[in-house]
Amino acid sequence: MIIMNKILVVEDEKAIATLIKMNLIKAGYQCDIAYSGNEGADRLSENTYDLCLFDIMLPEINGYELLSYAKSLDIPVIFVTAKGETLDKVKGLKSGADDYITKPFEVLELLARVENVLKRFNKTDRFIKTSGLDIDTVARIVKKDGEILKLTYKEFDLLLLFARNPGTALYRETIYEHVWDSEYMGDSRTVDLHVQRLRKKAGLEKSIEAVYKIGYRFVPEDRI
Amino acid sequence: MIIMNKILVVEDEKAIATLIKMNLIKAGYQCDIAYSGNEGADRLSENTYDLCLFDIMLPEINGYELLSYAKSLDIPVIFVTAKGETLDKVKGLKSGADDYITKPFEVLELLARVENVLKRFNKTDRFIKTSGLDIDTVARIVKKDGEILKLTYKEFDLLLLFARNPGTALYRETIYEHVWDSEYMGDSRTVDLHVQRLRKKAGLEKSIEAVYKIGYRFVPEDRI
DNA sequence: TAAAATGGATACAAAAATGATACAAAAGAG
DNA sequence: CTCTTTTGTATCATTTTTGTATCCATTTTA
Repeated sequence: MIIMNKILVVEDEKAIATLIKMNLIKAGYQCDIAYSGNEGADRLSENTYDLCLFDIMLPEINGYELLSYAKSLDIPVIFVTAKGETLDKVKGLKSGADDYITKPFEVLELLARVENVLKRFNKTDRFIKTSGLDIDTVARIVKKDGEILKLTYKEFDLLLLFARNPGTALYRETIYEHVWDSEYMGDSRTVDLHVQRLRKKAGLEKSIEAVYKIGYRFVPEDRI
Repeated sequence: MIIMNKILVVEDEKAIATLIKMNLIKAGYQCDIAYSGNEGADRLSENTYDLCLFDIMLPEINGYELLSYAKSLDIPVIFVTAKGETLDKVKGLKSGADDYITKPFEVLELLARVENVLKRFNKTDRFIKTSGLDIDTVARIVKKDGEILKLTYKEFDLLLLFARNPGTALYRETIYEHVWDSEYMGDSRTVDLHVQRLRKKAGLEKSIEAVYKIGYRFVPEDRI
């Protein structure tokens, strides 16, 4: 099952947009183009992307506004700026972009940055970094400040479920069915107890919040 | 209440039923299984579903009969057919199914078809932007000016009802039955109180207006 | 314009849900 | 088989949510 990362490029200069798209596709990504801020916002609301590349100077909605929208969806953003726009560059990073690249750019540099940001946001599978934890999903090892945490089987699966669904309100039923792999019988406190244990062991007291009447939601500390 | 899309799977082969359910849950849907046509019909009458997946060859009541029942409830249907049943396939589509998929199938294909049909029937709307609010119906998070609002369970469901029915005068009775999921006993002020609380918390004093003797109407303030 | 009806505001109490703790059962290691 | 670790249940304390009662302001209607 091949999962390609999906990237949205918002850039009003067609030549550059096409150049970027071609190279991204060649490198194995899926890629959509939008030629204006408005179009970009539409795409964002219609699809799920793993990464966005935004020009700052855009017709209608500008790059900064798109940025905050993308961030609200928890999608990393790389700004693509024209050479002179140094002021914008600073502003861009300050305003929360995850990287930037100046036009004209080397294709290889672009790809390297793309790959880097995707990795940082663990949009690639094996390693997940979140809330101060380093999770190796294959080795089933979790590190905090370089120290290995002794998580039990269930605790690890639970953590993984949370890490892979940040920001989502997970129903007790959903949690139970994922981690225990069997049907949920309404009233048990089992899920709650395991959440409490995980919180304590992994120092996630603040990151895993209870959603009253529903279950729990994982909000990574690096992004509150 | 209105949260995740809810899907009913009617399939007598337990292994396949479980496989489908697991993958649907993983993809963020709620999912019930019925192992016979009769059971399927029961579920349909007891619950509200956004989509049905039916095997055609079922014990007791067959897929076609279920189909017409589901259609009478305005629920889209995808048929899951065994490979040989081409005749059935045609018959299935002609008889009004919204899509079909043949066993054995790729999980990704299944999910794509599910998503597609839900979209076609407007059953998906994870993100809603209205009156200066950003609602994430899956995470159950509401933001105003980037700040997360602390809404309770009922408040959130109430907001969702309003957001999905802008401009409509909603009867107290309707509101009660949607949000409380039980019958409305004439005189209570419960709905009013919750509307007041929601107005205050979400700054919707002007957007949610009382409709004398009827209930309330949500009139989004156009901005953003 | 005044009485009646209806919605808004506030306070408070009941109910429900989650956190914490202790302990028992089950599974695994030596 | 015994000891340790993991997992689950029961219980109590705390917090959050929800609903009722009450009083006040506003709108309708006669």
